[in-house]
Amino acid sequence: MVRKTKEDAALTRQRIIAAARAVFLTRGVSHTTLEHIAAQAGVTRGAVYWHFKNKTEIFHVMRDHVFLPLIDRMDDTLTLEDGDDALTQIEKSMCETIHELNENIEMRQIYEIMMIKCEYVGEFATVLQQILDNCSNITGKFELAYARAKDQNILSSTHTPLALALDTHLFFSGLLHMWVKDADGSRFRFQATELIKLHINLRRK
Amino acid sequence: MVRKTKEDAALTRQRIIAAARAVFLTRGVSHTTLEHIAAQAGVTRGAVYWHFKNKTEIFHVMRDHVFLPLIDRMDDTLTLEDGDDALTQIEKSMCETIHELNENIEMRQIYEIMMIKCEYVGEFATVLQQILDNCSNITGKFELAYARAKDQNILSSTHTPLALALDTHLFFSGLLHMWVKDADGSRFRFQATELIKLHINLRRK
DNA sequence: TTATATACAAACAAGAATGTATGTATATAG
DNA sequence: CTATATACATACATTCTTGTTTGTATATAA
Repeated sequence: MVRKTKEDAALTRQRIIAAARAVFLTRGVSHTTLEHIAAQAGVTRGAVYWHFKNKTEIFHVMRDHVFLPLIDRMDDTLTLEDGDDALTQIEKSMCETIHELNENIEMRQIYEIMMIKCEYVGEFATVLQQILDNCSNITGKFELAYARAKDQNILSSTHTPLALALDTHLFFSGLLHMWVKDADGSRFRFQATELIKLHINLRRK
Repeated sequence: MVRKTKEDAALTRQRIIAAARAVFLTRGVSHTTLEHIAAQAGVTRGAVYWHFKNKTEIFHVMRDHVFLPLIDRMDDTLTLEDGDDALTQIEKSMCETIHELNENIEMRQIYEIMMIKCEYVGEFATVLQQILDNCSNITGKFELAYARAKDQNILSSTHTPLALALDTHLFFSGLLHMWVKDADGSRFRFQATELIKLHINLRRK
């Protein structure tokens, strides 16, 4: 039996991506073979090569599928006009990401793959640039939010919004890295939200 | 000509390690072949296999050679009894690490390899545990320093030393990651020291 | 209904990479 | 001075991995 229907094919494609995620996680991207992925997906390499050019393409599709929406959501939380004050918005944007990592296995695994199961070399060097660009974007949003906080007169410190934004961004980067590395959850995961609130409280008047 | 003197052999060994570092940096650990390393060192795989069991061993030796001393030095700065107040000690310990990264090419490259050119899978999973342990250690030292700062009455916030220590550690982790990723230096490297001072000033009364 | 493009499986060819085994010239110990 | 261990280079066998090619049953378009 071959030549499935279009829906079947789309499903196969999805299963290959999911299989890749599982194998990347346990073996690392570099040591993952297309044969590994195919076997995990219950197909042969023929199917994999039909749907994707190579391993790199699978990686990028897998990443974009989950990552791009996340960035958008963080943006939204930071810029949306609801009742919260600016500091609360910053706090929420970070807490939401952590919450997402806790609830969404797919996202958690992709984060883990990207942080400690992938080597940013050759074709993957561009991904690094994307990460840096995204960081600049987030920092920019933080800065705007801190500027609003300053206007709202809820800041305890006299530092510039940019300075505060950079510090917050570095804190959050560190938190995400540690969150991922702390697989058993005993060090950071269980108190991630509290650490965020603490970080924000440090700046609240 | 074979069978060099003992000094020659030790030199060969060192050159293999240096070669591995260079190749790891450009190709990533996984995609690095012992042939690559040997060629870069100007020897054959025979020499490599004589000095080391395999690629993993080279990696560990390379890492320990530079990494363990760094950890000790950071410890020292944080616990040493000189004239500085506790907050200045924390600041200095971080600035010194950054300074070391700026000046010491070897260390900078190894940091880069460990952060974005290595997959923590299989045999390398233990390294991840070591990193976590080291983080706990650093956080502990920060906590003690913040406790001293509290005694010295130079803290602006009323948070616990542990909370402050965790926040600082996450900040520093994020900074190191960004420092490494920011290869052209336009985003973080040029202002790393200022970011550290800013972070500390946030807590100084 | 038939022709064709689709969605794979299976087979093939070629190159890497690893580990080991063997060879060998020479420091060095005795 | 000689025997041996050392410090490699070279050769070999084996296993992976990749990319491509070929085969084929069947949706689907016409």
